[in-house]
Amino acid sequence: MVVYAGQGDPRRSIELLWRAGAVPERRPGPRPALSVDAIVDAGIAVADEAGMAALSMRAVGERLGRTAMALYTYVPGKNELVDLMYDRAMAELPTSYDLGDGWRAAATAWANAMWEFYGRHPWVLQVSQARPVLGPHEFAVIESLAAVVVTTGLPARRLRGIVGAINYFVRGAAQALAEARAARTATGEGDEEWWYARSAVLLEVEPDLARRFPVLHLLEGDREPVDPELPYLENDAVENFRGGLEVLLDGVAAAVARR
Amino acid sequence: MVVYAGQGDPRRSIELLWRAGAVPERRPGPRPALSVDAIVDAGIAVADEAGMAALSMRAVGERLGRTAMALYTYVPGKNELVDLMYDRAMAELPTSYDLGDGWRAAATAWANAMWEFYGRHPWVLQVSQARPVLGPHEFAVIESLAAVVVTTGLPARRLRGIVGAINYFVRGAAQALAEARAARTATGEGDEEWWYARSAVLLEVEPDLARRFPVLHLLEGDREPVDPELPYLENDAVENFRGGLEVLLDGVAAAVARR
DNA sequence: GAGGTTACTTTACGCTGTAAGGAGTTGCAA
DNA sequence: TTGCAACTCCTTACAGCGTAAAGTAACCTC
Repeated sequence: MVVYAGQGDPRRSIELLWRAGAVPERRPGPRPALSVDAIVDAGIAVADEAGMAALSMRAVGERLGRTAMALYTYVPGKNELVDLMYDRAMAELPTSYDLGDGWRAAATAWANAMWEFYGRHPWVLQVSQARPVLGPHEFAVIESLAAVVVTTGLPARRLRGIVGAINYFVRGAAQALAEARAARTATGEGDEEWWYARSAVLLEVEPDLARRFPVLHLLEGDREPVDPELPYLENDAVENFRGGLEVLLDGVAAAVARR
Repeated sequence: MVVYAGQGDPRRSIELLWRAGAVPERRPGPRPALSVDAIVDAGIAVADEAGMAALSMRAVGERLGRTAMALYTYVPGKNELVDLMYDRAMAELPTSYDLGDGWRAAATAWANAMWEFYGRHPWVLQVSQARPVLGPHEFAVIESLAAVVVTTGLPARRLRGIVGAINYFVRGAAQALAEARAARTATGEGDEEWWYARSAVLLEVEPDLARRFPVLHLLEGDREPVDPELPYLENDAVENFRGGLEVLLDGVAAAVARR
């Protein structure tokens, strides 16, 4: 299940996203016991602990000792809540990176920070990216990357492509890691058993796998664990992340050298 | 909403994925009027026409003149149906690319084919990628890319990163396009009005936007429409796709040159 | 023809997001 | 001080979801 965000009334959504923590002026009626912030925090807590599939208005309400409907006083609906959770989670990311060792080191630091962030909040990867970037922290995250790559001196057109490529790549690679971890915890089996079970069935159903997909078979070879502590699939994900990032940044370096 | 696939009984799922179109042996009981293939086709039709959110077992059943429960005779559940739809849709992609003009041209052709594919079936982008690759056509798609980049002669470790990076990037860029199109059709407004409405609210709520995010503001400049026929946001997505792909392939070229 | 197997239907359950309306609390104006 | 409007939060309700369970009718094999 992917949660499609950014659908509601845009004015209301944007105001909520950018006015977070604004002073609530005293108004008639009972004193509000909750707040948008508290609800967003509870939502993040639910998603962190039980995953995006477990995030329901009832679950969030229950965590706050309220009913689901109580949330609607603060938040227009679930889509908007997810938007707010998404943006708020990104608040924990750095807003700038040290450029002392050059753009490449800084870009790598950005990618690593994102990688670890997605590892802490894998539910973020289930918020559909097919939507506009709108929250302040989301802006800040992209700005922090843009501020790094702009020091290459490349023209704006190139830079937009580069920012997009790095962003998409890190997100995609992080999804592979999330899957590897989900496989481990969901099935209860150890990581390797799970993998072998899958591939065993695959080989049973299609014994000619290696012949049908020779290049993929070839690429399976030559593996060395990046970190022997990590289970097999996760090691894979880390290796692909690091390797892919190197290639990507090589491309940026090539563009810089050509300038 | 993102549909999380690949959760059910792995044996059953894999058999369905790889045994598609197998001869159904005659057995007691009424002659089956449906088939897995027919159900998957109906599912794809529903998703193509009305989007992933409209894909329900009842909707698919109705399209076939059956109830929702009739589908469960053929398919274990909705997750598995989505898996099958995902893999079947990919059957329409080429399984190999002409290497006559070198790996770079072929890799670009692969990316373009994927780009157009995602444009035809945007619901595919809502199938969570955080899951194992398992279907034959999904395999074939990755194999076709791997077969291209393997001709660079780079070692397997590098190649895995490259295949991942290209794949993630194209998918991410395609999501931006899907969002741009969804914005246009969902709101009913023309594309530009929609965009201006959003950014107007944004500027109203945060007038200092340009000062808070100076680099992003800077990057907004220097735009030339790739195709003046296309609406603003979609032009943007195309430009970022092409530009990002160039950078990525530059990185591959750099690795090749260094070899 | 009997019996077992299968395709498909109906019904039902628990879950979801959220609309509608009501109860009770509070600030402000008369 | 009283009334009213605004407000928070609750209960109830509804339509939709995936799918479990049980029933009916069609068909093959013996």
